[in-house]
Parts: sequence; structure tokens; C-alpha cells
Amino acid sequence: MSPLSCGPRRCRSRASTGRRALRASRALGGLWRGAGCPTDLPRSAISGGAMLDIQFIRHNADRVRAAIKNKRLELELDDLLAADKERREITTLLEQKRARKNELSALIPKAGKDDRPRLVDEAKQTRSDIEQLEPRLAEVQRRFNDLMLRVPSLPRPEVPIGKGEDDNVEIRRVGTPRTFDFTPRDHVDLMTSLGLIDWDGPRKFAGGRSYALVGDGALLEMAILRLAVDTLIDRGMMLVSPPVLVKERAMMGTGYFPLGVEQAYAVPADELFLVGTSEVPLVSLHCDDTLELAALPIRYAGISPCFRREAGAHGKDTRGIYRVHQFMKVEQVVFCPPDEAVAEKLHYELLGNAEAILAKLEIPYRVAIACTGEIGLGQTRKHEVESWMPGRSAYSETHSCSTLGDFQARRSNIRVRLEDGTLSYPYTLNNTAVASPRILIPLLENHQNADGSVTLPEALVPYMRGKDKLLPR
RNA sequence: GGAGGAGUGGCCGAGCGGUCUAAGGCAGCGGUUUUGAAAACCGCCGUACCGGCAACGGUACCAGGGGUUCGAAUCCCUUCUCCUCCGCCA
Repeated sequence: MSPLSCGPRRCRSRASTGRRALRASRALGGLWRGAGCPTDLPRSAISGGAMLDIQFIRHNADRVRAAIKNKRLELELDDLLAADKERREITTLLEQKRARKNELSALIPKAGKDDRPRLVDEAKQTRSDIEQLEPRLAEVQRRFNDLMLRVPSLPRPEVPIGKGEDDNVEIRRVGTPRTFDFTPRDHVDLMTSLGLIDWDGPRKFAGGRSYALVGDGALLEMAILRLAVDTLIDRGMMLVSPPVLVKERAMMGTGYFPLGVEQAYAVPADELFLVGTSEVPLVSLHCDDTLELAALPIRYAGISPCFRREAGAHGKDTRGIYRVHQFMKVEQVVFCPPDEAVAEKLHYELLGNAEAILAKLEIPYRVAIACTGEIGLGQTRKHEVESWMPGRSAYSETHSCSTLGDFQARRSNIRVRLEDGTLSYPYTLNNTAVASPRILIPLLENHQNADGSVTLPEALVPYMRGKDKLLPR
């Protein structure tokens, strides 16, 4: 076996004679390596734990290759298969040596004076053989692990094959965009004239894409978040306010790393990262756990600030608050049994929750299924909810609903005990409930009046201290 | 940040250099007994990887990592986590 390939709790990667273990298990963690810091990778990520089971990959190479191509990833599957083969060869050899070593250790105390020196000599030789093999295995294992973390999950059959946004397929539209009998303003104008935001202050001390919600602007954000929270609690979800500063393993475990490292803010001094969504801590809440089948599904509603570097988005969506570095989000996360039918049902339940919130906010939207080129490494299916934004004269993404299969559970070492006592991996799903300030764009733009005021949807009024209209200053 | 203490299987807890694939207990599963249940008794009762159609075999795992040794749960170093006290602090 490869000492590295063990997963769960009791099994550690103590290569070999025990102690002089290989370092391969750490191979993945390299981000902080330079600083000589220990990485804290999900042990599962080390073995079968990446995304698909290596055995599955071996037997379904063509399907995996197709997924790599359709998701537009760069990964040579043959490199992985070669590393896997090499890794198993060395492992076999190493285990034979170790078996002999164990045998000798048992013989030595029983051996007579005459035989003893001979046996000790052989044991020394065997140990030195082992010590030679270990670094070789460590190297291969490192290569193997790194590649494993880049293997995508397989898109479900209904996911359209395509390259980009334009290949997403619209499923339905709900609500009708208003026709204005005046020239509608965009959210930037509205927020400015309504005094909901301070643009200039933050940019002096916090940089580009920063902003400060002020007065009713700040209250409005809280009102919307609170409306979303209440809606989800009513629908049976457990509210969680999780840590947003997390270890690398959480980012790796949820699939945001290694491919998305450049999107996350890092805190090198403490080897921590700021999450881009509470999905990361919510899923990680159960890392290394074995869940009881009866406890599933687990429905969480996370509320947290979210941080995204938006690297590579220079010059994109720079006007207003569409794309910012820090925002607030209520996110839904579900753990469900490893059953496609149940996952399907829950996926639409989450989508339904998001739609219910949009309905309360009285915002027209459409739902689209994202094509293979637009879904992430781990997602097997993703729906986007796009809200109508008059200022853009377009539907733009405000929500994203994903099924991940067992991708995150494997990486995060989250398991479930089935009826027959066997262990499996639960499926995870997630969906935005509401994200602010982006949601303010359709909210304000759709509900504006000719005089520059904005009429608030009824559902928000109680959360706005009774205020039902925002007036220009 | 400083000073102490602790980390063993689902849980409690023994072990402190070789027979540990870890005593004992609890919980769980199967059985005997019983009208039924309880009790008692008997047995089973970790995970992962590699090889194998399978039966099965091998390896690894006593918080993580490194070291000493022919051999480590046991010795040394180190990291992490938890607890107690002190300091600082929203």
C-alpha cells in the first residue's frame, strides 16, 4: 500500500518503518511550504480522496478524458495513469521488504546466539533497502496526488456541452421585466442620489472595487440578508455563522484549491485564507466526520462575508457594485445521501428556496443550466439564476445552484455509514440564497420610480423599520 | 504572547522497547436461555491501500511529522489540538 493512500482518521501516512515516513502525504499542500510550515491537507486528498476514486478513473479513463475536455481543463490523464502504475509497483516492492523486516523482527528475539548476528545483518540490509525505496515512492506519490486533485467530477448527462456563457441553456423565465415610461437609472446613480453608498472614501484607504454602504443602504443590506435567513429557517435550514478565515485544507477540501488559489486572499503569517463563500466552512464543518445516514440530509444556511480577489477580472464590471472584493452572502449547503434521485430533489429544493426569495423581492429572473465549460472542477451540474438588471438591459447572475456529487466529501474526508454498515461519501449541494450588494442592483433598478425614489417590496418593509420607500436626498 | 497539564479503537481506560493484529469495561451486532423482555452466558465487533473473480494474503495506522533502534503506542525532538493559570484584547 502506499502509506499515503490511507484516508480517514486512524490511518496516517506513516510510511514505512513507521517513523521515517514519507513526506508525500504533504505533497499537495505546498502553498506555505516555502516558509517551512506544515500544511494541513485533508488526508483524504491524499489518496482515493481526491475526487474520483482512482479505481474508477482506471476503469473509465475515456469518460474522465471527456470530462476534462468538456470542462476545458488542462490535464493529461495519461500522466496520472502512469504515476498510478508506478506508484503501485513501488508500493508492492516496498511492502514485500517491510513484510520481511517484520518477519525478522519477530525472529531476532527468539534466535540463538549463533543465528542472531546473521539475522540482524539481514534486518539492517532490509531497512536500508526500504530507506531507498521510500523517497522514490514519496516522489511518485507527490506527483500522483497533485494530478488527482486536478481530476474533475463527471458532468451529469443533462449538462449541455459548451465553451462559455453563451452555451448555457435557458430553462425558464419568471416575472416580466418592467417597461419604463421614463429613462431608468442604473444602480450607481440610484445609490448615489439616494445616499445609500460612499464610493470615494473606501477607495482611498481600501483600494479599487471597495465601497461602504451607508444609512439605508446598510440597513437595506441587512434587511435583505435577514429576509433570506428567515425564509431559509422557515424552510428547515439550520443557520450557521461560520469562520471565514480558514486553513488550506478547507479550500482544498471544497475544491477551490489548487486551481483557484489566485482568487483567494491569503494571510501568510498565519497560513490562513479568506473564503470566497461560506460554502467552504459549511462543508468543512464535517470534515473527517462519519455521518449517520439517518442524520441526512443536513441543511445549512450560512451567513458570512465573502472575499474574492477577482484576479484576471481587471477592467471587467468596474462600474458599480456588481463585482467587488468583499460582500455578504447567505448560502445554502446540503449534505445528502449518495443517491442521485435524492440529490436531484434537494438540488431543486435549493433552487426553489432561492426563487422564493427573489419572489419576495419582486425581481424578475430566469434560470439557466450552465454548460460544461462553465461549471467548476467539482460540479456535476449547475443552474444559474440571473436577475433582470434594467441598467444593463440584461439578465445577470445573482445565484448559482450546484450539485457536487461526492467530490467535496472525498476531498474533505466526510463519510456516511449506510444501512448495511458500509461507508460511503455523502453528496453535497449548494446554492446562493442572496448575495449583497449585487442583489441591490436588480432590487433598486427594478423598483425605481420616475422621481428617483425606490419603492421597497412589501416583504422588506418590516426589516426596514417600517420604511416602504427610499427617497432621494 | 508566557507558564503548566493532557491527547490510545464509537466511548471510558490499561499499556511505557520485542509475543500490541492494544488488556478490561461500556455501547453495538449475532446466538443460547426465556411465554416475551430483562439478566446471565457464548461469539462477533476499526479504517485505508495493494494483490486476487473470490476465499484470502500483505502493508500501514495508538493526535501530525521527524529521529534513535534489528525492532517503538512505548525513548528523543518538533508541530497541532484541547484544558488550567497569567498577560493582552473586540
